[in-house]
Amino acid sequence: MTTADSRDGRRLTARGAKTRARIVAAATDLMYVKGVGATTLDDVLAASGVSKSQLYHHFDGKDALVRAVIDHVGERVIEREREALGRVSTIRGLRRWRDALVQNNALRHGAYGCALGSLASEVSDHDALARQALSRLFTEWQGLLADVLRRLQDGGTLPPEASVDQLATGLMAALQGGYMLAQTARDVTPMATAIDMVLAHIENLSER
Amino acid sequence: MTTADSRDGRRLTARGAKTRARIVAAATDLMYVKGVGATTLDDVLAASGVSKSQLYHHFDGKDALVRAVIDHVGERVIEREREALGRVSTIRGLRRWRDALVQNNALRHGAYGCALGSLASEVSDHDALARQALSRLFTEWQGLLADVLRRLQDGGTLPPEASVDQLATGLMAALQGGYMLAQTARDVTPMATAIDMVLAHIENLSER
DNA sequence: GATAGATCGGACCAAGTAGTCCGGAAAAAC
DNA sequence: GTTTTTCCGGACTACTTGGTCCGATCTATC
Repeated sequence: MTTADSRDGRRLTARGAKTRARIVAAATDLMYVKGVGATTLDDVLAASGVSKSQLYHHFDGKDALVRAVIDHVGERVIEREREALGRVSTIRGLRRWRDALVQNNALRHGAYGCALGSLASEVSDHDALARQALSRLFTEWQGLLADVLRRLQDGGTLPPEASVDQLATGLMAALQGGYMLAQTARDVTPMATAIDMVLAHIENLSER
Repeated sequence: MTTADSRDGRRLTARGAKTRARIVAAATDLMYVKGVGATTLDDVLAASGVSKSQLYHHFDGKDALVRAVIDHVGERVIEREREALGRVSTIRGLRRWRDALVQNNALRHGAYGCALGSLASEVSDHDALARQALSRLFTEWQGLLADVLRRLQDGGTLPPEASVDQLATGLMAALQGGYMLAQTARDVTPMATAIDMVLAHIENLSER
């Protein structure tokens, strides 16, 4: 899966690549705090200090820009989670992962939710390509969680008959749902509670 | 908490009430399938067969209409859930509740998600009043779930030390997150899996 | 350094959108 | 039955927004 860094067969100079990156960065920030629909192209131009011709030089239109944003935040999130989860193999490690997410979200009183989740709910009934890209990203993220659970299983903490993939799905759902409830209530507590419950469930399975 | 059925001190004839209801009904449907941002006032007018002056006669503007839609779907959802959960006092009953939600969502391949959840993620960073209304609705819904768990507790199924409110929060988060994952993947499975996991957790707590 | 292609700023356009206004019909109030 | 208020259709406006276009400038390559 390669992101369309350069359109068609056109070459891309260092200067052009830099401009393109600035556009995506500005769009990412704006769409995160204002939402995709409320972010206009003029907003993006003003924030990135780039002219309109450049935006259309690098992207086919707003939909294409949104897809580039999805690729960009997807990459960042997966990178961050790979960093955070890559070596976790204990329930304590999962708890620390939880703490980091909760604290990070608490800084903004949960106001903006999960970067991927917000995009997903806003884009999925408008652009099929974007939806599929987000679906793949969720699957990848969930895979990282499943890997952790598998390591727990290999270490004997989690019994072999536990269905790791289903647990990962449940954890992911609780995380995303928690993000959303926190965003609506402007209070991270529900997010923390939801994750804690899944971790408690995993711990229960381990003690049996 | 009373919904603003009539603006200010103006009277509302039966005819006027009917027109108002038609507007809200059309807006509710459109915003559910197209999203709030993508639904224009002209869309609502065309779908309801009402003139623009009437829309502005009954509502201050789009934001006010959105709030009326939130009240409307909130009422419907709470009504439906009160119906579905009001007399549930066993885990089997909870399973049947789960089945109904999953089957209902499967009809549309999960394409539109939860009526309340979709509104929440689209509106919460734009209109504070709407966000608070949604927050209250989620709390009310969660209260219905907590009531069920309390009945489980009273019946001796769930131990007294189980924290019913936190379990209800976790269940709600899993439900909402499941809806979102299902919507993104166009597949209800993750929603079903997520709820099943919470129910399994509740069952585990009961067996200890 | 000449040439071709990439990059650039910004004016411009067409369509869509929220919101306003007014003359008249229906219905309630008395 | 008259008067007051609500209800109604739809034209109209002001503005935003996505998208186009063109002339000029930079940059890689030969």
